Amino acid sequence: MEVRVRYAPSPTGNQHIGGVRTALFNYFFARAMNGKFILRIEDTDQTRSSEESVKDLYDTLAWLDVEWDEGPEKGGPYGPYIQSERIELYRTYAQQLVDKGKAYRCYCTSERLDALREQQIASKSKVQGYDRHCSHLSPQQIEQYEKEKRPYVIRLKVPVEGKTTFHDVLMGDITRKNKDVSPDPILLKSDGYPTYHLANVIDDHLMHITHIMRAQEWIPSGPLHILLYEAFGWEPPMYCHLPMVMGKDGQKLSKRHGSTAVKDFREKGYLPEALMNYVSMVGWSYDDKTEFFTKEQLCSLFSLEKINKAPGIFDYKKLDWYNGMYIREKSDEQLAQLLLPYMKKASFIPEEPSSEEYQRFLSLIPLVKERLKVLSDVVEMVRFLYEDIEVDDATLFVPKKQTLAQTLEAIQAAYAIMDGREDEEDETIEGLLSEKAKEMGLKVNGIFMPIRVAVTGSAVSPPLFDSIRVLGYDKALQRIEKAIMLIENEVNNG
RNA sequence: GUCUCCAUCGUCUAGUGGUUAGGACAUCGGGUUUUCAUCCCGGCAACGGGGGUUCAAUUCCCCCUGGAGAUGCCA
Repeated sequence: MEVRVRYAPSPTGNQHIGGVRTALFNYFFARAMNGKFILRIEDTDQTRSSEESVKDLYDTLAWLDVEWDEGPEKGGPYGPYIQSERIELYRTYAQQLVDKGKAYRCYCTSERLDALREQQIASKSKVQGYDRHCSHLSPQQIEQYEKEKRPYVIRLKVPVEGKTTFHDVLMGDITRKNKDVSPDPILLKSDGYPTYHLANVIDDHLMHITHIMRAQEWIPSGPLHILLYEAFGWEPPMYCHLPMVMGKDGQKLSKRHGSTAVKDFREKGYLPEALMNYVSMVGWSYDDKTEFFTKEQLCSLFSLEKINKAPGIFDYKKLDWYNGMYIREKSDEQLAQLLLPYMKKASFIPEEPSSEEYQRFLSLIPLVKERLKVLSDVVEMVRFLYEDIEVDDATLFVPKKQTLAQTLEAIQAAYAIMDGREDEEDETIEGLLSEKAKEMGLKVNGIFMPIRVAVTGSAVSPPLFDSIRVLGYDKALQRIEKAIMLIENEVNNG
């Protein structure tokens, strides 16, 4: 039988790490099994669903280069794949359950339910949830309510006796006593929309889903879903509950742990292949040594057996490492293209760069490539090449174990050497500078550091002479001159 | 509170009824380097506790502990 899996997010916010991991595992599994990957949008929460969220979903999957075989925009034999377009279907099936005596209309108001819940909590009652009040309404009462056109919801009749078991590929059999299943969950809301449970079960059945791969937070509702399949008289699919992705503190990953929206990672300059690779490694592994996987490899190597059961903590540092590794694998041209948007956004490069501007930019790629963790790092790294630098504290020029006076001498000597040597080889100039340093009884750094700070504005920078060349030799000399004046001033005043 | 699930270095993980328990990130130290980074070398670091089963348990079983999730007209 053909494997059919789905990713079924609800568009109530931006795609986050956890969701994407679920999407990816489903996708990889489908590809590895030569099956179908289906996308379904579960927008049954009218108040929280939004168009932007749907757009973010599409953007995210496109960015990751994950294509669905059936779903919105693309269609398929079991559409529509957007739940808000299937409302009638859910109503019909819900009514079917009522007709079969498996479900019933409940006319309780939210006020009554709230009061009930409050009272249960206050009295520390062992009984949780709905009291099944409307399941034993008399026909007269029902008739009365209907006549009043009282709004109602449809609730599933959960058996009080017995227990329900479902099989999980990873976890094995999971059993829950029916009395512990949240009593009589709502299937159809008073606005006529289905709840997750109803729509999800109906669609998975109608779309011939074979394996439900979703996060472990759904385990508790597994038995409920089985009960629903039984009520309909349908065969439930296979289950595979994926370990959750946690934050540093072991709690469910959320905004307070840092960025969780894929969009944020994308904007900061994480590469899709790095994010995909890393995210795939939390909760799954191939062997004891392989850590780099292309999408294609994941699509062929992925297997359920290698999925871990324990939840995993999302490690931003390891993601950074992956990203740096992937950045360094790019060619200069590729990286330039990836970096360009950040350069433009910082106004370092115009929207329509001239050939010289582009060439100049291209020439600095080697200077930053092995220093970038995320693409956006480039902005601060090359700022000194595109904007005037501000150094107002003379002590910043002074290397460790060196005095201000020595530093002044050093940089003056450096200026003297560099002035007029624009056309000579960098190696030659560097040689002269280090000789000079030794002559003055300084470490080589004692002369290079002041130059570096003068030219780049920072003690940490890309390679010095490469930077000077990209900046322009003259301009570098001017900056050195300016630095000399600043240090002189400080020496005289201090 | 109740129910369910989970448990190897700080983190992600490999692994086995008998191993010096392996790798990676992080971290620490060293080397290369005019800074930073890259790169190379090395160190620290784990089977939660208690009972069983067994000649032998990190591995199998039970209990405890710890953690997580669920208990919504949200998904």
